[in-house]
Amino acid sequence: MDDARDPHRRILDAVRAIPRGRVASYGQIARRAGLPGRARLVGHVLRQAGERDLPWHRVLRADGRIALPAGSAGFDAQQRRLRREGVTVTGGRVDLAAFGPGEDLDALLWGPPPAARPR
DNA sequence: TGCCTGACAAATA
DNA sequence: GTATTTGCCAGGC
Repeated sequence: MDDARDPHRRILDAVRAIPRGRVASYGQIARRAGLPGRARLVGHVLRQAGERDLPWHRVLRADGRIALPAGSAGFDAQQRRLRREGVTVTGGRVDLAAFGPGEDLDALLWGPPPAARPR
């Protein structure tokens, strides 16, 4: 069933929905995936998903910092990818005020929540 | 089968 | 501004 779309897949879909040059937090992804509060799930899913066509580098923590340990290969890769997309990364941190979706802008960019969508 | 850890978030001190 | 605590769920041992 459509609803049977594992949360796993929903999360991946939500991550893919992130426009280039823009970033989102785990909580934001989880909420958009229909799993409010399940931010940790997003982390596990991303790690298991690998990369494929998944812009995992656009997923940051709620405070705008990269979740990966500074100095790590993933950290460097994410930081490099973000900069390449035009996202300013300073000290492993991204200014959500500039690249993070505003509340109103969020609705415009991300559209209505999947719950309100007849899918 | 049960406990611990984890690419987290939010609240509190 | 950082440090600590609690809640959530899945995966690993």
